[in-house]
Amino acid sequence: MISYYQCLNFIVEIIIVDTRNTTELARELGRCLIEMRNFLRQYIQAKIKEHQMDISFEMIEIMACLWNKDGINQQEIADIVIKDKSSMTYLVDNLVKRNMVSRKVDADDRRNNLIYITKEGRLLQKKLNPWILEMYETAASGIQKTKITQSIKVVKKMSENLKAEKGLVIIM
Amino acid sequence: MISYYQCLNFIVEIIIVDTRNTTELARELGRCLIEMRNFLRQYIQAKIKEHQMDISFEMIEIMACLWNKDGINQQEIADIVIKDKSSMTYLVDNLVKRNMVSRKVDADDRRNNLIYITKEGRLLQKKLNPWILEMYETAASGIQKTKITQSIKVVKKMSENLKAEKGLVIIM
DNA sequence: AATTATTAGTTTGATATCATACTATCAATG
DNA sequence: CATTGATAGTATGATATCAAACTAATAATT
Repeated sequence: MISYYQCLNFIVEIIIVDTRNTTELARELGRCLIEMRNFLRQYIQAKIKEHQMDISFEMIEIMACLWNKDGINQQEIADIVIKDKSSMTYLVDNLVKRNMVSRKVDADDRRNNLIYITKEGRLLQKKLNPWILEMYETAASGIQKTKITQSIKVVKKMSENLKAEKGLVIIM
Repeated sequence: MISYYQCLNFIVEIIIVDTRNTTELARELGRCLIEMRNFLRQYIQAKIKEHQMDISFEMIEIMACLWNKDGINQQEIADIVIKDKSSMTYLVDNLVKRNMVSRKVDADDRRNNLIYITKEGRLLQKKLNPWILEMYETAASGIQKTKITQSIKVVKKMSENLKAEKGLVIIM
């Protein structure tokens, strides 16, 4: 049960109104997003440098996909990390060179290159996972879960709005 | 005055709890950010292509800074668009080539290159501004102002958390 | 069964990004 | 006023990004 004061707190917070219009706010949110993304990248890159590891932030993004689900194809990875499939060719090439993953042609659909983590890739996971976790814990510290959830909803809604509009453009 | 039902609505929305932990939510927010950013870029790039204009999204970002405040130096622009200063050399070079801006050495501090919009740059502004506005209006449509404000707060807090941590790393 | 459309991946080329090292200028300190 | 430190910008090289054109394999349609 929520107390009267909690309720009041919520409402007060909601009532404090920004004088800028929605468009300006959307702009600022966009800018904040880039900034945060950069801090995330810098956070990991500092760790990479500190430990003198031969891997890039972008390659780690791909590894993180595979730690979650091994043996997916390049297009699936591209969709998750939101990059072009030709970037995948480039980055997976580099990961193969570093013995972090291996390409295997899918027997069921020979168009697919299934990407599997190697033993060395697993070692990397053991080393990196605590850092990534730590990074997100740092990022999220002192923020209520519900607020993050709300923010995700807002950003997703914006993406959907833009996606829908893009669809229209294609039709026209 | 907020009605009982409005109050209830706020609370209900806040109470719907995501089962994932904060860290996972922070991760998802990060991913959403990239996606939204990509849609913004694609939105503008579609317009550029449609009108066969010789300018990139990145250059437009810089122009948008100058439309807001003309005659700032390259470092100031870099801070606003959150890019390296060497990227500024590259992008401003390209804008100068296209006659959109001009570099002028600051008489008061000869280290500064002050960047001014040219007449052609003003024409571009007239053409592009409605699109950018339209884009953000599209993005923000159907979202309450207060929710965007809240999201900005969340993302800024995360950036601050990461910035503070980075500071520590430098000390150590 | 043949044709067409779709999908996964690669190649290539243009662009953008950033770290690093460098020059030039200004500021601060002794 | 000389030295040291900080700041703005540039040059360079390595990496990453994406669009477009392409090949190969599969799915859908006739």
